[in-house]
Amino acid sequence: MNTSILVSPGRLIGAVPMRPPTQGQVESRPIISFIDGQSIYSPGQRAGQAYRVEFGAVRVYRVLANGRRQILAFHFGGNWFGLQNEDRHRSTAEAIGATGVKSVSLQEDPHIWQGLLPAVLENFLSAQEHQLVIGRQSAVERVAGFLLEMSDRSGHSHRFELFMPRVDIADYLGLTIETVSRSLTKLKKKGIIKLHGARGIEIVAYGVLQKLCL
Amino acid sequence: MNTSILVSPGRLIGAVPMRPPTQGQVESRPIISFIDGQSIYSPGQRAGQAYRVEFGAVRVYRVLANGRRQILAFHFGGNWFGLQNEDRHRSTAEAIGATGVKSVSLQEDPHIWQGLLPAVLENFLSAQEHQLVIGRQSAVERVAGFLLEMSDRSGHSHRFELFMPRVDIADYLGLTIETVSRSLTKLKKKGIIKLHGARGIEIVAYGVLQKLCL
DNA sequence: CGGGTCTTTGAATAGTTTCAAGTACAGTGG
DNA sequence: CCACTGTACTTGAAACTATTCAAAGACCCG
Repeated sequence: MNTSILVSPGRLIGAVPMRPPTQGQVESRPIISFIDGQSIYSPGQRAGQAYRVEFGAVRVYRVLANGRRQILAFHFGGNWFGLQNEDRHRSTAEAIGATGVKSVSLQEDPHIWQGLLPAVLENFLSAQEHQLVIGRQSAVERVAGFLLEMSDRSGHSHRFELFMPRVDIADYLGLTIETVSRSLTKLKKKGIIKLHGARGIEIVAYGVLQKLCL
Repeated sequence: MNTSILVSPGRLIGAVPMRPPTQGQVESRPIISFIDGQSIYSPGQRAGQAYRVEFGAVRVYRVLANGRRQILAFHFGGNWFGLQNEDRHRSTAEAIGATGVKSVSLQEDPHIWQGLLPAVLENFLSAQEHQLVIGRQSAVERVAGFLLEMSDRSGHSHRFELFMPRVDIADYLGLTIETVSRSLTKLKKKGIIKLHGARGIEIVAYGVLQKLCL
């Protein structure tokens, strides 16, 4: 039995004990299905559920008063999201493509939090890494890093399909769709990547891409 | 007895149970003192301690290969930091001015994590809020928001002293010191704030400042 | 094969950074 | 008490990067 399903493959668990099995309480749950763009939760809605992606993908974002959107995170199979300490959501979670999630109630069984701690810490770490990206990297560096991230999360494949449209990438990286497109074109012209249609990405020079995003 | 010391004043605790008192285990600890600029932990160092600021302030940051720095968070009295799931630190934590912290070991007593969960969730929420700031706000908006944040954390005072130099503000907001300076000048010329020396800030038009950062 | 959406490309603009001085401030020693 | 010195901060001008606005091109689905 694999008790480390709570964390992404390849990530070490250091100080955090993995004792209490959230496992059983989650696996027995039904999968809730969502269609592309359907919202899983919205701002103002009561929180109190934690969600795990079973298939498909999820974007979590917030929108400023003037309409500018920032995608805080993408979540894929196995990732937990929706974990928070306030009683109402501030962000929106939406399905990207056909998506299935399982959820557990946090109120019913407060014990569940223990098993979710590694997931919270992982979300936290991702948020910090992303601060570095959007705070201190250029457009090409951000896009390069994004492709590597997507490659990793597609099982370290050199050839993969992006789940999301350009506008999602832009709002995740703090750029515009035009800048994302231009950055991809630059990487393509340098022979570092190849584009197969709008969503298909092939990483030709993995090492160069890694050097690019520092 | 106040069991909500783990969270900043004014923040609601929703779904998270506050049961296990990390409290007693922390209060009995000695205060460790640091001088200005002294590092509390550095990248590569073994993690396994959680820290709480007793007095002074702490900056947590990461540096990219090319030397660009991003301050991930500032921590003031009562704030917890250093919480993570990996066994080695990736970031640096440094004292800003004379600073005292208490620390608890996470390995010795894994139970401690339960009491720290609200702190982790709060750090996570702050990181998300900050993504929005550096991803989607202009320079003046960022600085305006920063001043409000510092005002809040100084007990909602309209007149307060900044703990940190411009370079820290810049690296926190993903800007340069010149842009921070120019933004402050703009706010000053509009009569929204007054500057008293380099560190003293007086918010004249609180409402206007709030509208500015959306 | 057609229609609508998503993506790319181009040109002009706006905002931030970079480089370079100049100014204010705190601490030190005369 | 005041000049001196180093650091921190502000200001200006030029360069650069990303955005905005506009249009053309590619792709997907029925």
